Amino acid sequence: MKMSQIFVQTLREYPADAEVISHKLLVRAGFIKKLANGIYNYLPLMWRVLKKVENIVREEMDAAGAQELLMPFVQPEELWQESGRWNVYGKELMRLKDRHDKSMCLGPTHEEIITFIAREGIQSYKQLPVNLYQIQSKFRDEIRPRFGLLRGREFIMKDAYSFDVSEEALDKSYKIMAAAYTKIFDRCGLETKMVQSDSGAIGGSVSHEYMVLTKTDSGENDVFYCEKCDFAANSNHTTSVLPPAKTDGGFAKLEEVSTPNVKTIDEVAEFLKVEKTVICKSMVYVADGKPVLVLIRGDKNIEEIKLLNATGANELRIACEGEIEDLMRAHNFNAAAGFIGPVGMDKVKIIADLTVKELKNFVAGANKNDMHLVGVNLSDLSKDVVFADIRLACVGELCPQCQDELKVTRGIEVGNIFKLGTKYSAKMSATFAAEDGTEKPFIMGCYGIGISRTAAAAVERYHDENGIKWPVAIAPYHVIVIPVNAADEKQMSIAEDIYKKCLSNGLEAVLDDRDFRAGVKFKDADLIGFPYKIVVGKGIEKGLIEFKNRMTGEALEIKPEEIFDYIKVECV
RNA sequence: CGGGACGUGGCGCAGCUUGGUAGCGUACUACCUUGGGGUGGUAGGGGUCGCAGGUUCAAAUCCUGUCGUUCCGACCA
Repeated sequence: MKMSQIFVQTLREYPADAEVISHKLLVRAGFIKKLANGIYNYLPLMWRVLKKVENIVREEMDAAGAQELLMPFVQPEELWQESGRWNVYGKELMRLKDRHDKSMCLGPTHEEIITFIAREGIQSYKQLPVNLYQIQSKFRDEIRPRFGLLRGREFIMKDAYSFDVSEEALDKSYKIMAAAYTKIFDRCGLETKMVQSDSGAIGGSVSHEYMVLTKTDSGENDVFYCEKCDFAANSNHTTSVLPPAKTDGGFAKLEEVSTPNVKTIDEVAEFLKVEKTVICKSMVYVADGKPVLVLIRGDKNIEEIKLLNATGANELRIACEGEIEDLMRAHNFNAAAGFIGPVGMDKVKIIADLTVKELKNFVAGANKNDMHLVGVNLSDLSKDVVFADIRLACVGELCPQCQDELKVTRGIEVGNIFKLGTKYSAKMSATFAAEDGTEKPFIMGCYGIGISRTAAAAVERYHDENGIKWPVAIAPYHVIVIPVNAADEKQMSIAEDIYKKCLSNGLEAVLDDRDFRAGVKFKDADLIGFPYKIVVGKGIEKGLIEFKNRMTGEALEIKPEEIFDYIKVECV
């Protein structure tokens, strides 16, 4: 392809509305163009990248024995009623009506549809196992889309679904997918970590996420890992072991103390001269519309996903001021946030983190403004407390497997695998005849890869101040040939010659034939991120051209016929 | 959901306080110049100033509403 003919416009400046580097660079280098909030056009360069990621995914899925199909993007309400998710999925599910007023939705994921397909198409255990997948646009009406392709509303995803006769067979399918995923991201040139995770709205028992470790602070997830053993988990699923701490407040008896305008844990600890570890932090949440009092040791924080699971609710948020007032009024208390405590709260569900179990003679809000209680014990509460692990792990805590110190890093989730079990097959009556003649629901697994997010994660991971550094396997083109001086006939003709040789050697090459100064062409080449750059300049008088590797920075002067010794491209 | 900020050629912005011919940089077109990291110059084309009302002789500018974009937030960070 000639550079002058590629449909692309690079910008001199970053777009004003972009925050993360992958978003800024993809817009500035002319890969994407926003159409609406969280909805992007994939321009020709981007589409080439996405097709490469797709092809790697497709090849490895096929090699793992999965079969590709394509399901509809618009789905009928009925199936979602069957699975029970129509009323559970919330506003992220984009609902719409057709001309006959029939209720439909845009597919955010396809468990319902694939279960329908299996129900219709699989009658016998002899047809199992089977793994079906598709690569398609998904739509999730995110509360707050941002970060460009990293969290769009419309995005491209590969989703696969396995059907097995038993849990043991599912284990096998799951392991095959795990191995395929490792291979896929390897081939994309991305280092990933497989981590334990929460299974969220998709449901199921076991799940793992594949995280690209960005080596910077970008990425939406915190990943805790252990260098000594193989432990790694998303922060929303990390159970850590706490180092010893003082948990006895030492207050001899239960009494109220005046704490004027002392609200936060830090202020309380400072005012009463106690460790934060002997204060019980009390927060009011609203789970599916009902208030819940949540307790945790003062030096620790709530992990809301864990809390959500502990409540069994679908939706969880922290209470607003008015809701707190209502709750306090119901108990004939008058206290604002900062002075709330568990003593006397008998008309509300109380969920406490496991750290609270250890507390003795501790400090808590008195449910009166400007007052706290000291010397509180759990036996002073008038209502039973539900204990659960709802704590956000943090650095300094210990690995649950080997007690070594946990480390944390930021990661971008590019893939996940779930064991679904019979969650969908049971509800949707998707069964097969087992070997013993009985009807059994399918044992299912599901496996996703964010295609567009993977591409964005690659930019997030590999870039410098001049632009993108695409891994060769997913770069839009492999090599760009730049004649320094477009007016120099010798340079031009040799550049063209090299370009043609690249093409006939199976390389995806671009010739920068534009009548621009060298600097402009170099800047664009770096910005767009061609992995290999061949420069034909004055050196040609001595029979030499320049070769640069964008990823490694390697730069050499070589003879034109030597370039193929340096360009390593997989599956040419 | 709540709060703030911003909507002016493709992109980045000024102008608004104090109402009076719509500007700058970049990108684009043509010509000249230059030719190893976004050359320099001349001449052009492109915007009903998000939209709708209102005030006024006159509105990008003041007022009201609305839509969009964006950041932040929930006694934790």
